[in-house]
Amino acid sequence: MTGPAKSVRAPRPRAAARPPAPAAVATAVKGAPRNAREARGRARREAILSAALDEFSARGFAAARLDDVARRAGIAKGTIYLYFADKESLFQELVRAMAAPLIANLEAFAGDDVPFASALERLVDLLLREVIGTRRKDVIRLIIAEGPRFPALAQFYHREVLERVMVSLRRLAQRAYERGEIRHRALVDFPQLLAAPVVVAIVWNGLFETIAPLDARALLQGHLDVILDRRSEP
Amino acid sequence: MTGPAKSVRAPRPRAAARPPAPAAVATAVKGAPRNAREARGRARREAILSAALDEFSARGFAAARLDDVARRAGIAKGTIYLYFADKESLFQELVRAMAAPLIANLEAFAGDDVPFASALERLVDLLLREVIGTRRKDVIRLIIAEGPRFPALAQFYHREVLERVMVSLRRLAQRAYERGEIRHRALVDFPQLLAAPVVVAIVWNGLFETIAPLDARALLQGHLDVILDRRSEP
Amino acid sequence: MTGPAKSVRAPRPRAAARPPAPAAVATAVKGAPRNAREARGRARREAILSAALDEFSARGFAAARLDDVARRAGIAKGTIYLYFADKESLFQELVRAMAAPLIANLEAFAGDDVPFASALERLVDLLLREVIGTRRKDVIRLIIAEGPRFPALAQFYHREVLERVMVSLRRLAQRAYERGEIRHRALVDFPQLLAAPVVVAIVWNGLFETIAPLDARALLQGHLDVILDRRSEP
Amino acid sequence: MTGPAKSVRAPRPRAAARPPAPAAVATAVKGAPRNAREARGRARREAILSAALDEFSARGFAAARLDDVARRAGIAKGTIYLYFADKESLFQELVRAMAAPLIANLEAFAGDDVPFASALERLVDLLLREVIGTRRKDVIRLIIAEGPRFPALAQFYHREVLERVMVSLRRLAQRAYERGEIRHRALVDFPQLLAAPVVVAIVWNGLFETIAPLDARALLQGHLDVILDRRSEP
DNA sequence: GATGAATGAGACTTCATTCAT
DNA sequence: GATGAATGAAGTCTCATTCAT
Repeated sequence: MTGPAKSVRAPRPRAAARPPAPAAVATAVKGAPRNAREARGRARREAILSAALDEFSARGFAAARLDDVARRAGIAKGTIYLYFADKESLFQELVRAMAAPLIANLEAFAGDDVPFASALERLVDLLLREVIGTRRKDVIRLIIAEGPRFPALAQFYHREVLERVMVSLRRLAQRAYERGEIRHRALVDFPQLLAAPVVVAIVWNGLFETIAPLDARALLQGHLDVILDRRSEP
Repeated sequence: MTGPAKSVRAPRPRAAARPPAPAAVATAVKGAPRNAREARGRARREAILSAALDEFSARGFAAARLDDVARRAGIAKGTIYLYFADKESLFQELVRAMAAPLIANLEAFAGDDVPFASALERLVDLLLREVIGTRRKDVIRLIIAEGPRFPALAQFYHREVLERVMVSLRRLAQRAYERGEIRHRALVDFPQLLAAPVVVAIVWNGLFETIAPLDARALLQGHLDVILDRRSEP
Repeated sequence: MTGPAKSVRAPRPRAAARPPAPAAVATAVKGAPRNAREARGRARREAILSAALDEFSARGFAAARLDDVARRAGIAKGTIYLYFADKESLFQELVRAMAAPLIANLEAFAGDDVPFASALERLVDLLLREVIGTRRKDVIRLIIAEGPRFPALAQFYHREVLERVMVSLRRLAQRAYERGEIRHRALVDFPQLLAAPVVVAIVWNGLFETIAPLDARALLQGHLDVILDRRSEP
Repeated sequence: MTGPAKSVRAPRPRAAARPPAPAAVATAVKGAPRNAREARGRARREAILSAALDEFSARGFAAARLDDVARRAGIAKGTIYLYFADKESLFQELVRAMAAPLIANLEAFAGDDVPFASALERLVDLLLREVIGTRRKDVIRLIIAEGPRFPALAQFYHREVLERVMVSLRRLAQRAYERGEIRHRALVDFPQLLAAPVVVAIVWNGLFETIAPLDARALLQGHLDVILDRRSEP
């Protein structure tokens, strides 16, 4: 009499439950009450996304239960459907929402004209602070784990995040090569080599954190030693 | 993800993956017939594992259906349970079975006394041929994706595979450092840095193979350029 | 007998039969709506228990299908699981629920100071009216049939029902013996002898009602003749 | 490609897997080898029935597994089908086989002309020795528990066993009444009253043997005290 | 005759999704 | 808007029965 469950395996496009962003501008129109309602709505949405990240990270997409997401967010199960069209939308919007603030800052770090070593040091800092040290690493884990089942999401992530990151890294490497700071073009052709240890750190600790944790900072510093061919103290 | 009911029965031991190996000697006694049955059993088991790898890779553990595994293996649903206790066991034994032949060869490659560059070249060849070019890469993807939900499996993989790989890589790097082939200890402290691009290649192509494939061979060669600080042609 | 699969999830507490009773007081606060929902819930629960009694009686625990229980209760299969953790819980709670109202009245009948014959006549009436004439006899049949597979249930029934019945019957017999209404202590030592024909009536009619029905009332009256050593009309 | 499972709930008549009894006469025809083969067959059949009684008693008809029956009988699962048409036939033949030797002796005990008290004492002895003290009590338990689902079996048991027992008990009671050994006709009208404590003992110990065992001998002796209105020692 | 691997219908349980309140 | 009871499709696992060896 009500309705059956949509299967995990036949993803169908759904109407986004809600316009991508309620636009802060509109809030001024009807003043406080409207504002309050919207603020409440945004907070709920955040709460759901946050809870969803926890649950999806802990169990994976298929095994995560919206019941648990709701409980963790402190709302009723049905409420999720006021904010997201379905489980899959929730997942995809989660990834997009976490990526959004990152995208804004992406092109920045390769812009200025500092020595390669300094740029890399700052990059490592940034990655440790903004990715590995935050829930963003969990999003990356999720994308790695679930991406193959969500081609649209993978494509989005590639286009909106990785492609831009690659462009910036490539520009960085290009300048370093031109200046003679590095002697090979490998990092220009494959900026992924610059980021590889970050992936390793995230994947490794996702699997082995409890049995053999990997010190991400030390790993990344070691990586810089290799790239910059720094001599170790004897 | 779902599963059958709590039974009234007293729990009894399950089809524990089958006795390790009925000893080739005994088979000679009664000859072919016994052998044939055993061979058939082994073949079935292989077929199930192969089908399972396909399905688990395509959908992930939770979303894969044993029905599909059976169909792909050309057997009936129930037959799976003659060879594996349940879905989880099938998954874990799949990973273990794929890891087994690898484990034997692991310590070999770091043994002899060749120049670092040659050793790395051979290592790259080995990885391309034996991992990235085979279904083993799919197993690694599976471990990365599902490992967090299967701590026992992650632990197994760490202990039986990665730990040994790390030891070998570390020995390699250690010798290279002592001979002055590299100037830094980073690769000794973090052999993961040597393997990082392999992880990246597997993860990247798992996600983006159709939209932006990454040439694993070129990537690994570039990585050697970086590590060995080779000069690029101008 | 069958049942779902061992899940990846961490096991979580189940729908533990529902909080004992939300306290009638609290319902007054928010009035009708809350009351209505609760009433509906209670009614559903009753309907499920009633349907379950029918199905378990007709087929036995193992062969009864929850599908049929649901259909008979006029609900969907899944709804059962909102009220009971699983098939076994449903069965056990069914027995407990049917026993509960009886337990309250159990100690009463042996309390007052009437002649043994009158007490027995009243007891016979009570048993015919409240047990043999109701579905309670079906519950007793179920316990006899399935009890050996549900030790916890058997224990519960012994402790909460039979033990109390036995105590009351023994007190009755004890008084009768002291007053000289009976000449032997057998009924004091084995109050089961007083109740034996009830068991026989239930078991007999459970098996042979259609081919050789046993008149329970006449049987019990005959039993009184024996116990009280009444002379038959010639 | 092979065959599905027959449901518990749509019992259909099957060809008896084998003529009721292999007739000892025929064995003489071909001499020893034939004899040996037949003996072996009979032994197998016995072993299966014995194992089946154990399993059916322990789990009930529906939950018992032929796999376990086979294992317990020391044979392969398929072998059961050489001796019995299906699970249901096995169950029914089990009950019939256990009843058979009893049936032969049933009319005997009421035949001779002894005092009622002596006849009852002998009857009690017989029941303790031949029923309660043997696996026959388990068969009775099985009939009580499963009979409602096997009308043909219930009918058989009523006709072949209980009806005859009732006739004999009634004759006994009739004579006792005529001789003035008892003053009431209740036992003539309801011979079940004579047997009631046996049923109680079997049912009670089936349920509560571990938590509150009932001394069957003492119970039956007490019953005689009641029936014969014997005075207890003060 | 005996075996036991294989089959596949069937039953329990889960959970995404809906909708009356 | 929010709730959470209800739905029912879907998936795992079991086991009676068959049949090639």
